[in-house]
Amino acid sequence: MSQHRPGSTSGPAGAVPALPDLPEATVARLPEYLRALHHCAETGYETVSSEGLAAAAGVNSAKLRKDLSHLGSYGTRGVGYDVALLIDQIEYVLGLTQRRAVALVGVGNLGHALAGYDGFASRGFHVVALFDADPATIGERIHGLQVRHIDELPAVAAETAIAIGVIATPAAAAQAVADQLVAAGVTSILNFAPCVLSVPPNVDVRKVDLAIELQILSFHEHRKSTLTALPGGRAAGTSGQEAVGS
Amino acid sequence: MSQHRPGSTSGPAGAVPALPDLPEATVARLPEYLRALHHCAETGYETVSSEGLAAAAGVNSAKLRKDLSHLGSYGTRGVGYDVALLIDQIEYVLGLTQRRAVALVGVGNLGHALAGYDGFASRGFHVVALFDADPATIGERIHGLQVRHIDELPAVAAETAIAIGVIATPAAAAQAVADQLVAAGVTSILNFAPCVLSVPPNVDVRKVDLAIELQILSFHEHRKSTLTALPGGRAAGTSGQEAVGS
DNA sequence: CGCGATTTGTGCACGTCTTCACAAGCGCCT
DNA sequence: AGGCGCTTGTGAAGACGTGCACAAATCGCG
Repeated sequence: MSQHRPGSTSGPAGAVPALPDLPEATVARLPEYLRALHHCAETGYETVSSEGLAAAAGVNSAKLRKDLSHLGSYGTRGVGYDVALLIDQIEYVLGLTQRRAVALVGVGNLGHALAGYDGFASRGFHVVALFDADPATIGERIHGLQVRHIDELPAVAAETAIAIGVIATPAAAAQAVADQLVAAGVTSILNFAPCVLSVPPNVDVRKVDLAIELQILSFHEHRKSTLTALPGGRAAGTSGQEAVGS
Repeated sequence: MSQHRPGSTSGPAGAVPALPDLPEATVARLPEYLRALHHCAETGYETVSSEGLAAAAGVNSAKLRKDLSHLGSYGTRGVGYDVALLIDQIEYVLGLTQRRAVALVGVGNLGHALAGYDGFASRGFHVVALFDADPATIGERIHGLQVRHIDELPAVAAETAIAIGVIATPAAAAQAVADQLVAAGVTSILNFAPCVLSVPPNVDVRKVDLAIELQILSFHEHRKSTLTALPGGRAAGTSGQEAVGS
């Protein structure tokens, strides 16, 4: 609570804001903690216990403590965690202190929605450009942004550093788009197309497939219906819901 | 190839289509295998090796074999897997042989897109009803479906068994909607709202938070930028991209 | 000033998932 | 018919993630 300098996690004197080597599972949960923390802050809390925060984030309190301990000691024994301090710390680790530019490729059904999705802007992401290959959509204005042809991507990337590329095209076009994004220097891609992308080792790809989620639910539904007996069968806990990233 | 009866996985004579106890990680990958298999079938392949299928699905071949072995022995040593047979088998296990009705709540930006998402229909899911609470949207016709008020949910559920409920509302409304879905008998929920839902133990909830995916990418981007040295640093493999469900 | 209530941080054990490596089985060719 | 190459299925080991349980630390109060 006394020293407020962020990033003094692993360095001996905290001089270098060296990022600790976080387990992937922890990274996937940090955004959830962050959301819960913001909720706490809006509700007026100044400190939260691991128990309280864990409940708000839908996880085990021990897991939450272990996750946060990887960032360093930002809690006070007997009191809890300083909400504002922890928000700063997590935002720093996640790299949210700098606003990141997002380019969205494919303004079909899904792309349209993503272009105007409030959740992006409110978390520090800024959609700076929309692209498509269909001439019919070029020039269309969506949520204040004009759709450009995909071939203009290098030009746009040259003047604005694109941190993340979002692919919302049909599967058939996704690989070509990914190649163009990589060529333009993009090293992080969020792929909504139902296909596997081949990218260089230094490029990170995360995939979101809405149909897959439904199929997983379908499996459990199928199981429930075939195992009509034993009502105490294993299922998701009261507040325990499987996160997407796990 | 001789016996085609699906579900003869664990029962002694295959009489009961008892579902094997699949590891959750395996279940999350089956849809991806299914998609790859459909792609193989369309390309004309009759059989695939684990190596080939693994490459198409973006996973390790050993992992794929172990996953499939949980379903039973549907491969032929020295040859590979019969594509059509494996498709049938996975679709059966995932419960995709029966068309499942999906109800979508919240026809805002995202809900609009989901209502018309082709990927749902092509995988055997059928959006049968749209709901919202905003009077301005009631009656609107989206992709051939009329938006009804959320209070009509019980009536709709009474005449059409809803297998899966999709929540695409703002976070503030999500819990109330979830309660209404549960009350209407829905036992599987796909939640796009950025919040934790409390549901009874027999209800499965899967959460998809688009902003979280961006934040995870942001973390890796942040790491890459701070660790500008050591170009051989750990990153995603050439075709190894972190699946969402993992 | 000391004590008890409270909460963090973490060592340890357990379960799950992944990966390697190889035996078993299958088809094809000679 | 026999052998050879190829591929599946699986045992075992290692890596990873989870949860318990408790020591260490801090605050408040008498």
